[in-house]
Amino acid sequence: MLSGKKTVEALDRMEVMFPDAKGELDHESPFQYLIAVILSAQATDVSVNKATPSLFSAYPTAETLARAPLEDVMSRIKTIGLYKNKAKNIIKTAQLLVNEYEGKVPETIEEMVKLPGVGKKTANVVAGDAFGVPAIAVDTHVERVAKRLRICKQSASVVEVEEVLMKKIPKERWIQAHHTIILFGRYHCVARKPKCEGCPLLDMCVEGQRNV
DNA sequence: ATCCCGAGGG
DNA sequence: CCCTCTGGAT
Repeated sequence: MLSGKKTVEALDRMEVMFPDAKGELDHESPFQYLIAVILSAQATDVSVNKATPSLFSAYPTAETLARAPLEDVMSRIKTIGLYKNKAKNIIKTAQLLVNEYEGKVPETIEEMVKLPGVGKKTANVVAGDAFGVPAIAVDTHVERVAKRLRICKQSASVVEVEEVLMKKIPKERWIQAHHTIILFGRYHCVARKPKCEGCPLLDMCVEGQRNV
């Protein structure tokens, strides 16, 4: 297993490759960011950014989305995938925000997880980016990279991956580390044909040395 | 463990 | 054609 020190070293090298990693979902408010992150489940950010201009021009706030017809919302996000569940969830979430939180996004992970369509990963992302709450959201990229680098066990659940990363990475780096690892996974350590040849992390990666 | 579910890449 | 994409609810 990769030690805490080595994990930080790996993170340092990723940051050299992706110096200003940040979220790539288009939005103009915490509310819109929350909706965009909900929509991004099992979808690329590119496909989400393609649909949200239409969605947010019609329904820019929680108050407007709370009153939106289901069919219309579905048609605007249909290209994203999983659109039936997502349409229902974002309308219900908007209604809950209006009824329980004065139309604003709650700032704690515990409150956000109560919203339909919002799990731990989504809550962590929004809390970190919108409100600066330290968190490491474990998505498909973070899980894949952590396991390839042997930062955690291959059998680790997403919750266990999160726990290990929080233990091995200093808290003040959690939010940035999340984005850095995402981009490293999305553009370099990709799922299908990872660019192991010439990878700056090759010397500390069992999986990579196996591939070269 | 299974389902949801369209678009893009290889 | 098959795999993957910033998962969540049942």
